[in-house]
Amino acid sequence: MFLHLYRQYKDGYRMKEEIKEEKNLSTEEKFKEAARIVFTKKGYAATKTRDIAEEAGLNLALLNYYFRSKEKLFEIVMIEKVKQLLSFIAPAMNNRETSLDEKLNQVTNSYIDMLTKNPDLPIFVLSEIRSNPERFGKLVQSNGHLLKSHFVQQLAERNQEINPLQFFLNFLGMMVFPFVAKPVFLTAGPVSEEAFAQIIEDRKILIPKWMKMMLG
Amino acid sequence: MFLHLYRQYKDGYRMKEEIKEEKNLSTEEKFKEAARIVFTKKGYAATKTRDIAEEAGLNLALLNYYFRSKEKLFEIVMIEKVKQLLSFIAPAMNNRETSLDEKLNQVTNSYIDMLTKNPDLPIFVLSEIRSNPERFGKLVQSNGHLLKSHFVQQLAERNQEINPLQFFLNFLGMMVFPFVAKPVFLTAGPVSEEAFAQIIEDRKILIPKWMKMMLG
DNA sequence: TAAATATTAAATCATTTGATTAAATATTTA
DNA sequence: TAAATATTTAATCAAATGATTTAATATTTA
Repeated sequence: MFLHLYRQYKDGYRMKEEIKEEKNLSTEEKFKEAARIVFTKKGYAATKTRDIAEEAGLNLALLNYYFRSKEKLFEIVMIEKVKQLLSFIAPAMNNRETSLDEKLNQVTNSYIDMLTKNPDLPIFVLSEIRSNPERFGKLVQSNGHLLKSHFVQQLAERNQEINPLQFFLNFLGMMVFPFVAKPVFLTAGPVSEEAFAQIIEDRKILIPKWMKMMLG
Repeated sequence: MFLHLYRQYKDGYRMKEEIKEEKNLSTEEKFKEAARIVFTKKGYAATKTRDIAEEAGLNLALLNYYFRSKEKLFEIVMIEKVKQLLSFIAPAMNNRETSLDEKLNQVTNSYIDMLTKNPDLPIFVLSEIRSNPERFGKLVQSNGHLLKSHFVQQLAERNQEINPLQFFLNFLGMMVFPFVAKPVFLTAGPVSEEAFAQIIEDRKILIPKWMKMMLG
């Protein structure tokens, strides 16, 4: 039972896995990828393990054989997703080689690119945290270091009056909010998928401009 | 069966209901209020009808007797919530008596007040729409009229260069995003409930200021 | 090739959950 | 007060769903 758990200790297995990954994906990774897709789209509660197995093209028994439970698999995916959403920015924000303006340009560009590839990511993470905050006490690393980043130092030098948290809320909100609100605009509003894509593309230039305006 | 459905046609009932509402709430309203609370906090899929009945202090059989199904009750609540989130702004935006700056001040104040009283509202509506967009084709009224509001006319007069949709995304995002991101800041970040409340309070003044800066 | 491991298929379990029913009791109405 | 209506209680249903088991088959490893 749970033979796959030994793989990390047995050379033969590891080799096999590496070979597999060159061609297609390992079974474990197939499940994870399927879980990312289904969990992200429907949320934890609305996701059926059978959906994940089907999406993976594998069998339900094997999912439990590999991950023990829906909950365990979910946590694996969730840790990844939280990291992707929150930790993505930190390195650029702490780059001591770039100016404040350069940071704004770079972060906006790369973060919006990431969100364009993962449009459901923010609403997924945020709504799962809301519907079950306890679970994330352990999962989520303290994010306070952003408020001590090189970026914040530069911000203080540029304009003493600005509360860094307020600035972050604006900066993140400008990037993230359109993706969170996207379903509303597409369902209820007069905005097409293409128009939305253009709006987002334009914001790569506009957001840094606006943020600089707010710096006074 | 479903005797309560006749109430709208029978005078005796209507009278009884009015009397009840003076004292406490009608049974139907107790269920709705409980449903608002539980659905908003946990989302549709994670909500059990038994939770709603318990929250209402009433019994499960009666819930189905009144609303037929979980789905029906949910739709009733959801229509309210969507309206609250989206239609709240429209009147102020179409007020022909106020200037652009006055509109920004007023809307920011009243909308943030509403969100403070309903902090889970945005994430609830947005995540439900995402996880089941089909359902909202019928529910959500076309929201395009905001883009033809008096506000947008004034915007065009003030600054031709600004895309109204981009401006709305910023304006709404600045107000809504902090509430959407709140669980993250409280769970992962170094922000207390009180600090968050102060941040929000400050934004009532700050957001109009920032929006005006962006007007150039 | 033989042994070890991985995967499938199918049946089954136990629990949860939305929904229903029937009978008893409480409350309101006329 | 008698009839109509509302609510509770408790049992039950049927379907969905997470999880497990077992036996058969496929694949990999040594």
